[in-house]
Amino acid sequence: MEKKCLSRKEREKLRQRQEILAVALDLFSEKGYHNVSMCQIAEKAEFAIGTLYKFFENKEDLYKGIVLEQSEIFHDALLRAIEEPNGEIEKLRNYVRTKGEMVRSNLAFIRLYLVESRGVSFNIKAGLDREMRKGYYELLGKLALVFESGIKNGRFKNIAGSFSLAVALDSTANAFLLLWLDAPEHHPYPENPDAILNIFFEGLVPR
Amino acid sequence: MEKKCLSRKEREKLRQRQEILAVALDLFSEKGYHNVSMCQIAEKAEFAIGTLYKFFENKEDLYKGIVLEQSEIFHDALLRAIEEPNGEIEKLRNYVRTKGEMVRSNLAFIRLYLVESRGVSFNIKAGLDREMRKGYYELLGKLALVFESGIKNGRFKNIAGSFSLAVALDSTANAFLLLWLDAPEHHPYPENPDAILNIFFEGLVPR
Amino acid sequence: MEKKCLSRKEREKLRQRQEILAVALDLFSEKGYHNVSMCQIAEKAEFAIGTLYKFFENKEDLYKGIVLEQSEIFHDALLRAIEEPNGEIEKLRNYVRTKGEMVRSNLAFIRLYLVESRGVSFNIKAGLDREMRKGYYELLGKLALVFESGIKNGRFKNIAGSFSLAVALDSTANAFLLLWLDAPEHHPYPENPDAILNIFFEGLVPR
Amino acid sequence: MEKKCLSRKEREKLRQRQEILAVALDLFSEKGYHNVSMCQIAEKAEFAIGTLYKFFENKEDLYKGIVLEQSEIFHDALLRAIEEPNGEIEKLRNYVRTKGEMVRSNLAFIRLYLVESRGVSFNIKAGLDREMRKGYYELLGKLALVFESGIKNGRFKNIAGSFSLAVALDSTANAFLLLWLDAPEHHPYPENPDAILNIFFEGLVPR
DNA sequence: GATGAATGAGGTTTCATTCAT
DNA sequence: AATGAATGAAACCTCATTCAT
Repeated sequence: MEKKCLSRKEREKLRQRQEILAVALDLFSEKGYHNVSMCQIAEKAEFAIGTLYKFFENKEDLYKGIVLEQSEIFHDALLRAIEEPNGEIEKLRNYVRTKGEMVRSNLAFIRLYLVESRGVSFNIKAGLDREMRKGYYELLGKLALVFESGIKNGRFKNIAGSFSLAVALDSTANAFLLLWLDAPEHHPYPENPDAILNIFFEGLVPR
Repeated sequence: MEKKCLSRKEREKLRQRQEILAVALDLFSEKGYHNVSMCQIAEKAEFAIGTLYKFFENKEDLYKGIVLEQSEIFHDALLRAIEEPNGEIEKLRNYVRTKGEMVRSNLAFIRLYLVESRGVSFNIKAGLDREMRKGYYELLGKLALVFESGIKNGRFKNIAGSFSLAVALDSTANAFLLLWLDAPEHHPYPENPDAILNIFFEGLVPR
Repeated sequence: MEKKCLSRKEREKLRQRQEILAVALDLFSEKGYHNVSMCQIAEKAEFAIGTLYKFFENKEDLYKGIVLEQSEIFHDALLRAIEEPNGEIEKLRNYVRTKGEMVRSNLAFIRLYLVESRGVSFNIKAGLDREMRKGYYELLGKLALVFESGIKNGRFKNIAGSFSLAVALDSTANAFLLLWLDAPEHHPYPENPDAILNIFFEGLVPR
Repeated sequence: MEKKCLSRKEREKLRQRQEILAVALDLFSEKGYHNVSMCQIAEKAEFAIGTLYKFFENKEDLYKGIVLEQSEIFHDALLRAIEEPNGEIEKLRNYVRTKGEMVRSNLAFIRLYLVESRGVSFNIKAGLDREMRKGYYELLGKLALVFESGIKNGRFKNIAGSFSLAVALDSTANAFLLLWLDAPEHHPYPENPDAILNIFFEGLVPR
């Protein structure tokens, strides 16, 4: 009779789990893994400390819970962004636009993502990195396919390997997002994705 | 009377400071800020723990010491890279090449740099970020000037703001470096900077 | 109207109480008081944790429940062992034999018994010790009576106080049981009680 | 120039270690391993909690430190007791007497010893038991040799295996000590070891 | 000046017990 | 009556920092 056929209790538990994850995401994102204590999370989530340990085996487990859940959401949104539209250019446009939207609507997570999606986290004893980056490479792969198909059907020139193009586009979008994160009023993330895409579409060097 | 006119004692102290910084860089880079204790640093540097506190007020100060010193070196090298050659294209080429060299010759630091140069560090209670990023923005500014002058003198097309171009180039170079760091044999950083530059020089969309 | 006249509910409750005690005995004996949690007991007994607290005020109470119940069984068996047969020697023989049987058939409890029957338990905040040891001293007293009667009717020589003789016999039997517990194949508990009794019956020093 | 050629510092450290061990022995003996916190030990020893961890890796290590050190003292004293005198009977007499003295002069430890020398400790994750019991079995072995030599030269009758005799004597002495521990005024440990030895020397059964 | 022993606040985690359902 | 989710006190242990030598 319910949407997901979960008992009231199960739904309640899930809600609590989400509540903890949300609070922890906020705190981790603001202060970093090592500067947030389980006590602080418990307090802010208005649970007893012991209750946290009913949901997550330990602090690391809680952290992984956040990062994996959120990055899945993040990656999925981007994957859909390049699947839905027809036309390679429109796919890329959608990718850049969606990335901006995701970041803007999920500021807290994006900071963790940037730490974890690169090889620069020492917070967690490995394993997380691998799992998370696997998803990231998959995404890059899919993005590369867009370039590849664009090259094949003549819409794009073959100026570099498709994977390199994917890396260049993604990292450039990230860089603009970082600028925006740093000083939103000074470096607005372009509403119009073309501002970024044009850098790649038009050649710098005149011919 | 200035640069080299330090008493023997002063020179000795400076040498010791460098020794500590070097050891700490190694450890921080390998394990991360929170997983390295002052004791470990003291031990590996063969100083007494108290001695560390003669050179640095506290652990955070030591960390900042490393990051600021190293990022200055890093930025200076890149600044020189775009000052020395004549011709905008050669400057960009030199920038990308130098960045690759710096990373390859200073792997330990680069991991810290990547953490700190972005808004994603929680290791340190702010302040460091600002100081470090100031240098980074200066560098981006100088790089933008190269694009600007290139546009002015007709070598480049005005496809985007010069600062945006600087951001795009730098972040793309970084992204390739990250790939290389992650799996050197699978993603070699291009020996030839043109592999990266071409992405920007040649337009993706044929005309 | 007394012994067996319990309502179905009362009988059911008693059965549940026994079930809990049995499970707890197993766990305590295997891991020790402090390494067993109430949760583990509840889980293994297939009761809710709250139900345990319906039967026993707290963990300590549950532990006492086990020890008192089991040691009563233990003592009763030994008391019967020296009451049933005729003849002092046969009583002693039966005592040693029964002790061995009890231990072998109730390994789980014996470990707890050894802890608690001596002054060496810190598991429980006193009180248990007293109650348990009262039964032990009663047993020793009864055993002493066997020696006393044997001495009176000339079957035994008066080589030591009857209580001392009881202590010596009992502790020696215990010691052999401990050896057997430690390494059953290396130190088998003598099938024939005379192996132990002879030590006392025959004098070491020839005359 | 000093007795043991230890620097002042080393002597000081050793003294502190002993101080901690002594305090911990007292507490463990009174309340048991699990009912004593490192904080309590630190407080009673008048050290900071951190200092304890300079001397002992963890709580278990501290506990083992006590038990192993003390049981060595204990076993050594008993070994000397059966080595020094001439004549098997005198050796046994000395063994029983020394055991009484050791217990009386070291009440705190004896409670731990009784727990640990038997298979009944769950306090510590094994290993301790083994190491400690090894010493105990060695002692029993030496005691057995006394019986053996006594049997060989005709001083003792061959009424049981020498190891069994050792076990019987030792456990009987222990039992009397336990009685005394329990109620010193009611069960005085015999000043004269013969009170115990006679039980074995003279046969119970007249001939 | 250099040392490193001592400190103790603060971290993570467990678990006996309660009480609303 | 039975349940088991929630509690939070208290355990162990680490490590940045100080200060007497």
